[in-house]
Amino acid sequence: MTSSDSGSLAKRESRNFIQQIIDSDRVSGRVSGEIITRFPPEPNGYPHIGHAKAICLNFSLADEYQGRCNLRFDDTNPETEDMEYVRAMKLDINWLGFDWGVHEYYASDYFEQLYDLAIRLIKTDKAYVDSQTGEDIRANRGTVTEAGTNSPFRNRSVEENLSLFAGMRAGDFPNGAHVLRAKIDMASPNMLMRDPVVYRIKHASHYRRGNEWPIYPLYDFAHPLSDAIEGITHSLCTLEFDVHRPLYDWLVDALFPNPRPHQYESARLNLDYTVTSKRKLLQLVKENHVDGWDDPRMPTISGMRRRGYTPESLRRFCEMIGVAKADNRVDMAMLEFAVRDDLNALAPRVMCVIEPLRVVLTNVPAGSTENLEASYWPHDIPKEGTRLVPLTREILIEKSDFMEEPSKKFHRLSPGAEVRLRYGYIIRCNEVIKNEAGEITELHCSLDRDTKSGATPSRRVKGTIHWVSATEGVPVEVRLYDRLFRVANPDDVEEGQTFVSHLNPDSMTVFQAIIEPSAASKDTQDRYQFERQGFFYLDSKELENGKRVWNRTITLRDTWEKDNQPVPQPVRIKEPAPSPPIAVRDPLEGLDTASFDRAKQLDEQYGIGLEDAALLAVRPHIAGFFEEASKTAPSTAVANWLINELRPLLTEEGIRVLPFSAAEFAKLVELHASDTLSSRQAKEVLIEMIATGESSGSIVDRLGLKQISDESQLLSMVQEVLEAHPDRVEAYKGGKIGLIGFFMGQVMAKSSGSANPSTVKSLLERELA
RNA sequence: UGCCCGGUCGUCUAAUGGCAGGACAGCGGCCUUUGAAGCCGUACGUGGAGGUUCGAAUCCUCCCCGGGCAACCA
Repeated sequence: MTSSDSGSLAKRESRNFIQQIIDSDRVSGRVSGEIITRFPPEPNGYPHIGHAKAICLNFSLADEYQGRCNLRFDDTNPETEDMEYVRAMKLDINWLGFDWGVHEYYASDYFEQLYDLAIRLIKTDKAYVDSQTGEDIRANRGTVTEAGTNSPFRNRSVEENLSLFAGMRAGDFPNGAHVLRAKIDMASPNMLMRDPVVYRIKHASHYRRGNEWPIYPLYDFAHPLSDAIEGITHSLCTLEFDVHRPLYDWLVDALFPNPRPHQYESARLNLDYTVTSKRKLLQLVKENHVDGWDDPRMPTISGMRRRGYTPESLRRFCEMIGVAKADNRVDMAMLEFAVRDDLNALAPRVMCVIEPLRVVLTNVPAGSTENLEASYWPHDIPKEGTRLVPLTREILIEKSDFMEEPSKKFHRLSPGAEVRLRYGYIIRCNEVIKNEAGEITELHCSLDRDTKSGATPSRRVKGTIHWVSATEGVPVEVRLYDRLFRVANPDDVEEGQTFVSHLNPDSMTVFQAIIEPSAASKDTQDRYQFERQGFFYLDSKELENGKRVWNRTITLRDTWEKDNQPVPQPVRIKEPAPSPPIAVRDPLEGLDTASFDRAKQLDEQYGIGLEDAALLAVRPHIAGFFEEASKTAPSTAVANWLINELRPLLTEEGIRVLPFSAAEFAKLVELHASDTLSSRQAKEVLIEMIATGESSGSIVDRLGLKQISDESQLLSMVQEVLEAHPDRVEAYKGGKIGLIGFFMGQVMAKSSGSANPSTVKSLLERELA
């Protein structure tokens, strides 16, 4: 699918964090079978560029690992969903070039299974029927800073819950009478875990299940369990769902512990000058700011298709922007590049004059027509094909290609100046004709017969312009599009305004243009480059009415225009790094009295500094561990190793129950302090000690670790490395001193990490001097 | 203000203790019968302050900044 040229593998392919997770899952054996992803839209709106990113991500990943990607409609809310959106979604995914095969699923098909799972939850006392009102539930949930309070119904018996839930399912109760809640923890710092509602009563007709179900599961219940039912291995979603992950895991642990899906979150796409919230897109459609979901200015997939973007360009764009966890706002230029790049090799060239100016070629006889052969493709595109372009006495050129008083770098027509007609001859402007109002109405030019296109160039002119015969050209409507919003981030609004106030009133302009005859008939291409104007695509909607209207997909890159009317680029000021008043912080600030005293004592007794002392003091057993180890090893080194090396290797649990004795730890520190082990080796040993509980001495023996400090031995390694990389030595001597790290790395690798780095470094510096 | 997640060229994204790399945008040049495309070159970055280390974007501490979370939506 996506072209991955195997030849470039040498250049170390970069992997995004999801790929890295999958890679390591396969190595570790967490996933032994197929990689199964899923794309899970709710059918309540038209898919947009943000969906395209998720579609490409999920399907490409499945492709890459030869697994599969399910299409699942998360249709658990009957009020907003519709078959129309299901159809749109499927169409757009296919159009993008992806295929889910037989794996088309609906959460609404799982209603029976999900209901049974809810019953299992009730039976294990992990869910209960709550009969509080919605307002009470909300009020009792607490706030972000205060814990919630338990529902008075939280302790209903399993039997009562079962019978109430059965009643809910049977339709015995009105909307809102009861809900089913997971019994988790009303005091959880994560609001989602405060007994989330998992089923609600909703007497509503579902677009697929009709009135079969009076109760519907909520996303937080349906989603993880649907993933589990389908055997999804990697469930990808956007960042805002990260707080849902504990709940996801809680439910899966309770009902599908193994094998089980895992959720991973990545940043959603934000694109300059567009909005992608469904609500806002819907508003644009409903308030007629645009011509429907597929208006060519819309960021919907259907809009982009109608505008003339290609599936390849969209996929390429998604590849370019990558996948990561940092919030982002992608520059339009990146999308535009992907589109132009694809279209350049795809669209045959023709000529079309959008704002015409009449030119009379005074030395061409009236009524004569010369058919010029013109290639559809520029010289650097290896495609063939030509058409005939009629040249007549009267032609039309673009208004903007003439300037009565040209600026210095204007390479086009002006009084007395010459320019080449594309595929034709060089002409000279002899006379400018104006009306009473002083407006230019036509130009009189003479044509130089000796300069026909393709002939040996007798002379050259700076400019080449497009043109169309005034008598043979065909009128046609073209629509030019600009960005829908005037500002990069339309969501960034002033008090009392909405994103709508940022709409660009000139986002579409319509022209009656004149196109060369070859592109005017019914049976021509639907996509062209109009030379020097941009790429155009036949509007599919108008075509249904038999009308040929050309949408400008995108302009050509135009360095001339940019030079001459600098469009102010979006100014995005980075936070003006508020130079912080260099506050000398008291490391003991905020400590309780006991820790405070302890920290002071540790610092005074061992001289390790207040900051480290405070770090140790807040955990009494760590402080004790430190003191114990300090008996047999230098206390500063013990503190450093404890804080900077040991702690990050341990889990919260591991820190509470340290995996070895203080004395053993001290031995290790001592091995390093005495130069027996390099720091790298000591870290290696530490990791082994945590993993196996083995003593440092036995690990050192087993792995045969010993630091090499012998100069002559190290010198020969250094020399070998330098000899092996003469180019880098050269570069180093040329000033790229960062390469010292490269050489160090080479020597360290050569010695399997046992070289004494200080010695190596001084040797390297000596040899490279 | 509680919890969670983030912060690398203008933008997007790599580098998982060892050369801060790529792409887009920019700038300069070459080429050109599209002021396109192509080719060559160039500038630009690790939020801040300390610490550990021979060596830190990466590990530790504190600070700063951004985002998310209190629907019976997804």
